[in-house]
Amino acid sequence: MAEEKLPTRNENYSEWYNQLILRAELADYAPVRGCMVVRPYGWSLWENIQQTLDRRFKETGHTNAAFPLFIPMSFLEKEKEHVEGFSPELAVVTIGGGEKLEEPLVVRPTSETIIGTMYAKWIKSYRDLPVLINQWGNVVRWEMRTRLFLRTLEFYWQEGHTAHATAEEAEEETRRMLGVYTDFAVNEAAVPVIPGRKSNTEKFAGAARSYTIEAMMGDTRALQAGTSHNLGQNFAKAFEIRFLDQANELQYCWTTSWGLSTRFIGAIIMTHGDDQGLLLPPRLAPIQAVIVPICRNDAERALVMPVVEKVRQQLAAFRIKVDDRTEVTPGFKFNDWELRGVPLRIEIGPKDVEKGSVVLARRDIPGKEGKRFASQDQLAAQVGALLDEIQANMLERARAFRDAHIFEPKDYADLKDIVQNGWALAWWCGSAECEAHIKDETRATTRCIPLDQPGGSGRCIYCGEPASEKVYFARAY
RNA sequence: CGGGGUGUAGCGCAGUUGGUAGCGCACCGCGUUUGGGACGCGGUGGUCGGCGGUUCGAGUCCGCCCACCCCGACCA
Repeated sequence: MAEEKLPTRNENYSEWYNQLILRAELADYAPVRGCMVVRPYGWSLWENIQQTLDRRFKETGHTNAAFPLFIPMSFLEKEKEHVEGFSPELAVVTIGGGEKLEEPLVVRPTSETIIGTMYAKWIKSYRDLPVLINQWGNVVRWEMRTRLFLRTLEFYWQEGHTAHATAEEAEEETRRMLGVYTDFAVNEAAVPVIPGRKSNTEKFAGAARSYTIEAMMGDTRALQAGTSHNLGQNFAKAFEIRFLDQANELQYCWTTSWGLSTRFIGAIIMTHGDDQGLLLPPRLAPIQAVIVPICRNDAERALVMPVVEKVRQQLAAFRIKVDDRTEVTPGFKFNDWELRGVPLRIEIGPKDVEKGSVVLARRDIPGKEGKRFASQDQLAAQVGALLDEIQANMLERARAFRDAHIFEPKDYADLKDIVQNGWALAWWCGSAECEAHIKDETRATTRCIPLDQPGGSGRCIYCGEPASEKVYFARAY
């Protein structure tokens, strides 16, 4: 294959990230600037993310639907903050079928406006509420600087859009979905995110309140990994989403929207990857275990392959790949599958055939340490237990890394220092001025006001005024 | 949008004062190999990013354009 070694994370973190994606065949650069091709291995990972999220959406009462890719320009202009937030990054279609269009069409950057328009049409009565719809799709935002998965012109995501009769219900929904994202991140992806509220400057354009799950990457930078917005009545008023309540009075709805994108794949890569390559959480990995047969010649092959097949059948409940390539050596395959992040490797050679064993090699523990013999009997149970253990270990390790890089600054000088290589959890007065100063001086932004607050009060880390909440400051992607 | 860089085989690159387009990897064939990134031999593969100019002759010199990557400001 190409160059053998990946750059290490210490040498060049972003180069490590890019090359890892290309070499593991998660994605490739498309012929269009800023766009990516999600390759089958990467898409398969996304499908697993979709499945597990979609199940959670259904369990919380949502259904899927599909809205158009094109949105009339005038729709976006109806909500002031929204259009201000998004207009710099819109792709606009002005010609269709060779004719100049009467009204330009925006390629959706997000679908609040078109979905809001439809909700206005559909919702008449309190009996129609709540409306709980999710959409899986792609959106386009014309970003200046792009990076595979983290920020591409086109990306894939889901966007949930709901409408409610009361402010309380909308807030409850917003928080519920934040909880769904948190649960997904922690329990499926082993990414120990911190759920919290966005500051006013960081919130979604047009939202009353935005919530986020923030993840710490391997270089300690923060990544917004999913968001849930309480839109208040902003969009309902802009799009006339109204209903008659039980007292026969016309009321505006309270709406929410929430989304999680292919960016999350970037979060997985940068949370778990090491200098050997990718490490995928067993619950999401397209391949949970790879079987590598080891045989020197045809005679050994004839001996080993039937056992490989038998083992494969025993493990039918798992996502298994048999690497039966003959043109590369086992050593090559070991490195190859480690690069691709397969959590468990099963080696089967002549010695194993003789002893009725296999070798189980954990991806999360490199080298001999992670290797051990296992009996071919009860292999499914052993593999299941081991995958669970790997999943748990990955979460624990990521959490330990995160916690080791979170500090509570004593003063502003301390904060400046901390955000060079970690997150600072500090009292903040809530003013945009302090936030802006800190950003200018340190490049760190407020990531979130964690739901989990220490209580009490303190003094703003910047201005010293009274503060009632703590916030995370960090440099972010 | 500002700064930097690069365009030559699928990928990474070399190509001297202008003179028949080259190397490594990958790929194909044969043979030996195979429990931590094998090796030998033989092959396939090119509008040198584009357009124009100078010249007997341009990958190389000149001009214009395009694309992509990296670093900043902005963003999921």
